[in-house]
Amino acid sequence: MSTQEPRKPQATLELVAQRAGVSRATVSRVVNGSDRVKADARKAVEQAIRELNYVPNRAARSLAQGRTNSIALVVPENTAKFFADPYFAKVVQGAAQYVAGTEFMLTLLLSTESDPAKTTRYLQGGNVDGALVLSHHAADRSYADLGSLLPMVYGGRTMSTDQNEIYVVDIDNIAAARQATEVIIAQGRTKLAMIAGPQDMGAGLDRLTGFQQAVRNAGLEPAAVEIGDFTPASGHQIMQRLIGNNVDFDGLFTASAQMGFGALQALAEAGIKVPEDVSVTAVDDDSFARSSTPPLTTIAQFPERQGEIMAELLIKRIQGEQVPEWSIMDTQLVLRDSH
Amino acid sequence: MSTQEPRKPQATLELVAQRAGVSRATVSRVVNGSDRVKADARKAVEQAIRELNYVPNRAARSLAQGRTNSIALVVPENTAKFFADPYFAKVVQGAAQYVAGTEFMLTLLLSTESDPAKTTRYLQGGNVDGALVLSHHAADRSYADLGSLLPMVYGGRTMSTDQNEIYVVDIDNIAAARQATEVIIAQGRTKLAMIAGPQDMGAGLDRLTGFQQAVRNAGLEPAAVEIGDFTPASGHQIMQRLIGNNVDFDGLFTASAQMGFGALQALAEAGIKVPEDVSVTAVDDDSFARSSTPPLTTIAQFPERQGEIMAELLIKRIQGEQVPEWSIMDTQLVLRDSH
DNA sequence: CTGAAAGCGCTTACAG
DNA sequence: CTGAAAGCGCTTACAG
Repeated sequence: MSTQEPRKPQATLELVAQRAGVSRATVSRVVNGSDRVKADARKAVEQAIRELNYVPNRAARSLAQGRTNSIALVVPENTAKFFADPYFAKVVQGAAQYVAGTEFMLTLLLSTESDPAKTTRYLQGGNVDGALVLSHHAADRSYADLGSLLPMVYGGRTMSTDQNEIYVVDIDNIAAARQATEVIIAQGRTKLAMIAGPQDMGAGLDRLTGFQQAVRNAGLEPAAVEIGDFTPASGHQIMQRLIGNNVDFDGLFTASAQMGFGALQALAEAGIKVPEDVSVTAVDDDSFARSSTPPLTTIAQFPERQGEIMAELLIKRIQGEQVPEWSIMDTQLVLRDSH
Repeated sequence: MSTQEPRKPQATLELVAQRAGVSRATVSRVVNGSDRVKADARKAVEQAIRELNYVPNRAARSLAQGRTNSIALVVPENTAKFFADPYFAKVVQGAAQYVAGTEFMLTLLLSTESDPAKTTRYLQGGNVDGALVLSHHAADRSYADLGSLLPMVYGGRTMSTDQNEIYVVDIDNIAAARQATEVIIAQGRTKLAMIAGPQDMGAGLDRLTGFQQAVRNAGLEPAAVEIGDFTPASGHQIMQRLIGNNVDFDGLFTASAQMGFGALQALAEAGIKVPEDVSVTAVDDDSFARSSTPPLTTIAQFPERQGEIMAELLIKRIQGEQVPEWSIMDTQLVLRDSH
């Protein structure tokens, strides 16, 4: 046990003003980079700030200015899932990097399922000037009404029926899925199965739609469609089930590389050869795509860039600029060994 | 392009007071759960809050109370490293879980190398009531003086020469390394190499010390000691170098499972059998330890629990409670196939 | 149990 | 270029 040392009081504007022999208004002007301050007053203030190690109190500043200079990145997933999915890491990285070059701070909010209302209150309580929302599930109504109170930008199309304008940065998931499926069809395969993503998310729905379009365009019917949750475990399990049920297929499209990774493992365990027996493609060009056996042919999206754009759009909106509601990013077909 | 819709103004205490027909003081009391409010006044206020969807402004509250009800978790690593290391994920998870059960919010701060001063200013600017600091490098002096301004709790011993009281949650790294090394020695191995961690961190230094102690206690001398950075890549590279230099060893202790994972790959590539030719152990019982070939015998620390304890101690300190400066957590030897 | 009033530490027209 | 003063939205003794 130790004794509680007294907390050193933080220097205030007032103290700086006294030491510099000017008014608080002048100190405030120096701190905020106004040019309407004479050189010697500025010098005195700057020295006083240094001597007192003064840092402006954010709460006071926020209250006076009506802005906080910080934005939130909300991930409505639990912590375990957040860390397991390389997609999140990349988006955070991109956003963090962009924000680092601005006057804003990025606050990462993992809204645990335990109390989503806490996050909503935080957002509504004037802690941030705007919010980035990732991985939005339709059932999650938490943010539906926030759009009218706070600028927001979504990563991935929301399924919200919200009346407000919704700003989204996304890829064309339908086209991406169509393209990945066509790679399989081009191999001459005719019995195509899909392991789809959650159907309460735009990305989950749209990738299924794209698969169906490609299959039908080729005059075929899907051999099987199963719904997973984007994780390797779900891909593995679903593939085991398909094999166990003797489903007949020679092509497989998975809505995420993570699920593809799991499915590939299950195929290998069953002695089914890829791509000889089954041609496989997926969406996401992440570490799972690269480290699977064989490496996956995928549609690359660029989540780091997505995070960057999201942050850029949000900050522009906060500053009153007009930005497009929809930003659709390009994707890229990456040919590896699984197709 | 879209038109900028007008932002709906957030309801204020004042508005709630008017609608409920009471003073602002009474509204404040209801919001803060004071019991000195008559039932009917309370009812009226609660209804007004509901109707106006009122959420207290945090900045104003912070300013008035002198506290923010939020704490920061600072990780002085870049985003890529943060996401690559399962240790961080677990600590965050533990801390987030503990904080979720309190009135506090957890803010995750990835202090990019780009501008560490920004983080310091944030911490000093009254944004949070306290800070958790992870993975502290000796060279990083950013937080040295913050301890007198803000309650802080470190994850892992700091090498700071700071005069303030320092609160740390850690394992006994020396004992852990000694124990892991003794497992190898018990196999009758006499030529022990170590891949150590960064020597500017407590965990890096102490695990090397423990290794040396165990080796000397057995009347031996280390066969080789190389310094890595805890990542799989560094373990892989160092092991390639040892093999390339024909270093003669029959035992290997790595300061992290990640480095052990990489070293095991390099050993396999060189056709060296584990544990037949080389007996290997490591610290950290994470996904790398479990998925390496063969699975690693390790000393498990419990980072999730560490995060929990860190958060608990910090919040207690904020609330003025006395807590011990040092919290040393137990570890556990996990026997797998590599020793 | 309740309200009037001061105060938290800033910013920002306004006047000079 | 500079300062006095009002105001941001809360909380909290103080008085009743």
